[in-house]
Amino acid sequence: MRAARLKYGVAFTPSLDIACWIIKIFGIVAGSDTGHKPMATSTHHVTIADIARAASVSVSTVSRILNNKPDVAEETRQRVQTVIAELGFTPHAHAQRLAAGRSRAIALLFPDAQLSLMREEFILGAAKAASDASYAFYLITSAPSRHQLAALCRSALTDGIILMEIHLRDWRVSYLKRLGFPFVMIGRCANNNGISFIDMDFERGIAQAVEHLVKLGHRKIALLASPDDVYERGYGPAVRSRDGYVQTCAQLGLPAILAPANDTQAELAEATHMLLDRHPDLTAIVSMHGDTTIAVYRALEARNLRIPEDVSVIAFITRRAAELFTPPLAAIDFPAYDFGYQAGRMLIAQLQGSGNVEHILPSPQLILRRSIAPPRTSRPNGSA
Amino acid sequence: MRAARLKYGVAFTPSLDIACWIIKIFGIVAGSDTGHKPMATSTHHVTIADIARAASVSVSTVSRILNNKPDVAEETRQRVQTVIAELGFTPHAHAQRLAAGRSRAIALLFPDAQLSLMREEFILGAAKAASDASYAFYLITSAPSRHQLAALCRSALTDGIILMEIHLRDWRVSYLKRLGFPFVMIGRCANNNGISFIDMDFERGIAQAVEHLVKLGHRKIALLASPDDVYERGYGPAVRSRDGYVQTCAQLGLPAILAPANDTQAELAEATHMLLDRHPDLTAIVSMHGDTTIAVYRALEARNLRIPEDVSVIAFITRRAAELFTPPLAAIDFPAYDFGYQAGRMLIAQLQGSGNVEHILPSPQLILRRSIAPPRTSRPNGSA
DNA sequence: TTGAAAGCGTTACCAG
DNA sequence: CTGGTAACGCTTTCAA
Repeated sequence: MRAARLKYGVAFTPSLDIACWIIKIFGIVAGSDTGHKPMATSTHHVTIADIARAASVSVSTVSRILNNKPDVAEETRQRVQTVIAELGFTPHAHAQRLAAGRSRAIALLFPDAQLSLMREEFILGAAKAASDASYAFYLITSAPSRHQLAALCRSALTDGIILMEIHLRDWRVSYLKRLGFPFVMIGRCANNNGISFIDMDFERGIAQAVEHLVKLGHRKIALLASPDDVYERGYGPAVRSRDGYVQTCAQLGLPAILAPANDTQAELAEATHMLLDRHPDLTAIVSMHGDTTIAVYRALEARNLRIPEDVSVIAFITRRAAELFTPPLAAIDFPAYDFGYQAGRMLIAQLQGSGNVEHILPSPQLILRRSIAPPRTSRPNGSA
Repeated sequence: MRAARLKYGVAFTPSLDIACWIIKIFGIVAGSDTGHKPMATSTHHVTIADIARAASVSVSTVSRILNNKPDVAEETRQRVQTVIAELGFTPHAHAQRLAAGRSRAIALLFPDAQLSLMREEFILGAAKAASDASYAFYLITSAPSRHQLAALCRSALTDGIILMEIHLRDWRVSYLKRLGFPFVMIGRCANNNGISFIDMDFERGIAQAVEHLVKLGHRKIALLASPDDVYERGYGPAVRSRDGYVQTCAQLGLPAILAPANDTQAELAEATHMLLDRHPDLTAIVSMHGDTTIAVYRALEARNLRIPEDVSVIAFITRRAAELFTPPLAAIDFPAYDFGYQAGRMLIAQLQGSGNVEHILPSPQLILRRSIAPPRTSRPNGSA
């Protein structure tokens, strides 16, 4: 039955970055075929004018009712509401937005479509916040060149923007601020005057992690950090966690052992090996990286080092991902969904005119899972 | 400095479903404060009329140029383009959409905001497809009641919809079809006449997995499936993988061992234990579930059964998630990002009038990772 | 090749 | 309390 309709056989499509697929395309001679009638694409959108006519009132009155304005006779309201329900009216989004001058939409600028199991939660959180407030939610994944950002603002597609992957000095931030276009950040700049944000407190998070490890008896604790160019660019999380680490080590009289790596499994594995070559007496690793930290597990396994008996590991990561690790990965918890939600909520509050600027910096939560333990006293150079 | 600006101290907010946070809110007296000038919210949107005036042509001409219509003198086009560049014009999205009658936007209806590490990839894929075609991308996470779906269609917010989590008989599908509103599916119904979809071939996927395990020597292979109510509702993936499994077992003369469980760690763990209680001679488990399959790992670990030496495990899962498992989880690969991308691409093609209906059912790919191996011949009741 | 003008479906102001 | 009517910024005939 289905086979009979095969029009042209087997085509080849280079799939994105994964395997190649066999694609069967079933052609349908337009309008012919079994099944449902050609279907007159339900063409006439029921408009406010239709309602007005049917209810024998003016369009202004209908509009007032739709917008819950006070000055309408209760009796009229009833009658019109009935008609609306009967005819099944929904305002035309674009007409409404054009006339009203507001979109009732927010957008999340998602830097790149690179998968991470982590930042995806930002999306769902922000989308939920939008839907809770009856706002539409745009996800924008194209690279935001200066020109495109300008176009986005001018297009009036959205009333406000959520920015993420913030750098200490971020051109997008300066630009939007100068323009007076509403936005909030997931992350923060060096100077956040007048801008709402929610951010992970990387300094304190790292400090807490290191302090906890020290309490367990560790003295040689390394940070899997970022390459120099990331610091030079002033990427907030990188700079702040490095600073927090260096400072905590200084305070506690520990050596600061930094290993640079980009957020890929290959680089993390290499960095881990280098770390262990240079510091065979290492007993703990703190990772700035999220689910990529699996590469650390693999590297340790390759060297026959056990987690946590030989080396403890802790990272910034979401709950969902941390629990897939074996042993489960201890974490400075990254509640990304909540971050997204709060960002959305703040932005909408701002759009609705609550003049308050919010700076949300939740205190980091350590989640102790089985990847950390006291160091083995029996190891060479182990802690006292 | 920052401390000096603290207005009201420490507030309490019940965060979504995670811990409670300390939220510091810095109030700002509106308009005062250091930093940037009050900023005259760049109020006047540069319109097509402005361009027309500046270039001494009519708005129609400008419009034609913007839409790349052929009938414009090259000299005029140049001049107007220059003015556009100088004045920094971007069309007002809503005005354009209202007048043109098309949104150049697609929407993904994402059933619920429940996290899964898996279906998130659909989002990014679809968003990428949209952005590649210069379409805007809406993510809609609110539950789509019949009423809301109708409203969405009527609102003209979007030109088309991507549906997911499809049931064999799906009211949303019938509704949209009847309405003639453009849509595509990630998943498929029992009858897909005239509707484009991309779907995982669950039957074949399961068949391949079982066949492979049999080739390795397994004879007792269980399927971690879904509870009865899921089948009763006709949830496609559940029904199809069960059918594929039962049929393959029948063909190969194997016993069909089904264990029902919803997609939660608790239920999967329980199901696994029950399975092993009843079938101590089990040597392999196929899981319909994605990253939740970690619960199977934990249950096996709790019983001191090793993967893959004692029990092999394979599941439908994305690459990214599978590799976080230890040992890495063998999979019927679920290229969710690609699915999302293809769905977006198909929908846009459909909107742009390529009359073709596409049915994409990629042949499933087995990815052999370390969670499967031949059964131990030494186990009691092991295969011959 | 160009311009004038009529919508697109709302909102919002201003009279009555 | 209600009804005209002018925007909102763009597209699209229809004439010139």
